[in-house]
Amino acid sequence: MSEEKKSLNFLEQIIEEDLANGLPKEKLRFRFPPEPNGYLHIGHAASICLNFGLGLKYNAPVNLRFDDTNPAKEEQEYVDSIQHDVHWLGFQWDQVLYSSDYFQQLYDWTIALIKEGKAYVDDQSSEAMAIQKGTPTEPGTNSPNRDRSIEENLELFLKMKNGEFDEGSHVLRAKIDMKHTNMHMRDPIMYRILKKHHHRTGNDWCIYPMYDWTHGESDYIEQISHSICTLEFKSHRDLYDWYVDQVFDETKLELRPKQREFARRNLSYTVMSKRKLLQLVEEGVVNGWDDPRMPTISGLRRRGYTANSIRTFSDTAGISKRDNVTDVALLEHCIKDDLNKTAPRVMAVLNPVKVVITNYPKDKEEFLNANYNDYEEGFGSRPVPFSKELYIEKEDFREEANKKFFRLKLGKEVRLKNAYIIKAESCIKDENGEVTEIHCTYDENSLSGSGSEASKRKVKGTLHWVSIKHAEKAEVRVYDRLFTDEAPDGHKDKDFKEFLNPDSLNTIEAFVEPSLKTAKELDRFQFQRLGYFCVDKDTTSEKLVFNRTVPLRDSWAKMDSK
RNA sequence: UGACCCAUGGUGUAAUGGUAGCACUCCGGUUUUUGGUAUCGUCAGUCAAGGUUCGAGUCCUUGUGGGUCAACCA
Repeated sequence: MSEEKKSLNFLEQIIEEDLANGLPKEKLRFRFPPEPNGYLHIGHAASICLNFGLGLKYNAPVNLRFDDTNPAKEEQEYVDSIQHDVHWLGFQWDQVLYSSDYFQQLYDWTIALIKEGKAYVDDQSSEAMAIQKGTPTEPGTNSPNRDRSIEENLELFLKMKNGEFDEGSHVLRAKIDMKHTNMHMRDPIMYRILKKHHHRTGNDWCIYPMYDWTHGESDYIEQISHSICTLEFKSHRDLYDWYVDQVFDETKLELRPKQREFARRNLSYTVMSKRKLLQLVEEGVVNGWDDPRMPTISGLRRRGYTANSIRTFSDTAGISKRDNVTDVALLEHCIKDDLNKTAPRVMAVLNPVKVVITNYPKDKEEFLNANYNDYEEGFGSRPVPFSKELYIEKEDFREEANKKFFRLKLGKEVRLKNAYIIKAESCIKDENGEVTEIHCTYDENSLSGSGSEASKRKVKGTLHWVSIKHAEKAEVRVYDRLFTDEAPDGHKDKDFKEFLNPDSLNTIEAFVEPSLKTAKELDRFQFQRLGYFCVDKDTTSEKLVFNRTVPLRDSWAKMDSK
């Protein structure tokens, strides 16, 4: 077997290099470390696919670790949704862990640090400390509390821990270098007082460790070999390393975790920051985190995206260190490609106009056999009812049209998919000139698949349809892009909401073939000639609701608009 | 007037000093009982200037452009 040689991304290259330099393969371990303060989005999917993908590739464990050091923002609801989303994406973690699992260990290490004179309690206001911190171009100055005695620091920190101080009154700082060119090294805060209930540790603690003090140590405890995060943490790396240095014990555990950074994945025509997504939810611009227009995992799932398509998208888009805006067309391509292979084809009419087949017996009805997929095995078939009165799409009929129009026009023939060839004879219009009824005749020997000479006749154009008498009514939610601009948050002087697309949701009453009556939530279909649709969770036994996942490519619409 | 990171077709990525490739998008042909799919094809790229080298997208220098860093957020 010749295996195609696949090029490695820069992180895989780093791993290969580490392996070549003697890192045993069994030591490889990764983690996905979300803060449970919101819902996961397609950008997180990139990180999930990357970390879990590395786990699969190197047969290494991957932990799901909740970075829960700020009880003010975190909730169990988010923990649950994140676990659900990671699972749904198809990945299996080694362990579910929480940074809060390490609060005691972190505290013990902190005491040791204080005893070494490497940390001190500061009781200045945050404003005073901000001034002393300097700026990126100017060095900072030392805090007047920087040289407190070890005894005093120990005593004050204990009081912090015991709740004897108010929130905001004291912090513990690492004693590093106030003149460091990296702002993060200017005596960063390790602990702050937060008298808040934590979703896991309850009221056990009133001091909480900061991200930097927690993250590298958590990686060290879990023996994560490669701690992969996004680019904005690059400047935290010095601090990450400094903190790991404080506790790293070569004699016990040889593995020293390393942080490496990649560029977050951006998508055109949407926004990705949690803050902005939250704003859309809170202001009612969308209907919740799982609104099918949202770039959240839950939104994409409800929209009809498959886990497979999202994984393919992440793989295809790749990773690097450059800022990027990936064309949403790539995501759409991935779902169309997946659904093309997997979705059964059915018929639904979104904008109906009535067709009467004048030479078809009045009370006759036939159940025609229709394949769920004409070109692939294994999809099976179902009966589709046919009768004298049908619906077709309004835009599939014109009284007159040029020969580029392959659809129904007066005096011309067209095939009804899975049924007969019909010919338009006349039409009835209302007072506005709008066509309300099309009268056709049918060729009774032309039934699809009957094998007759007439059935083999070539007619240009095949239309989908439903029998009026048998059709099910359904609500169809037709989605368009949420924003009209490629990079809605890329304009310095304009708010991203100025670019909201007023037509991002169009709800219509449609008619679908009766076989769809029993469809269940998340069942996915191709509505022939229209697009891919899935059953929404709002569906009840009385009412079917579909979401349009993505339309089919429509080269006629392109041609027609020219 | 700082430190650090980044720069390849319209977009996203590959080429690890040796033929600039792949995918998406766009455009066109063929096939088609979905104007879908499939299939074939076209257009299109190494930020700039120097340097090293037989040879530079890749290494060096200097520019230019973009990004990140001054939360008791992560």
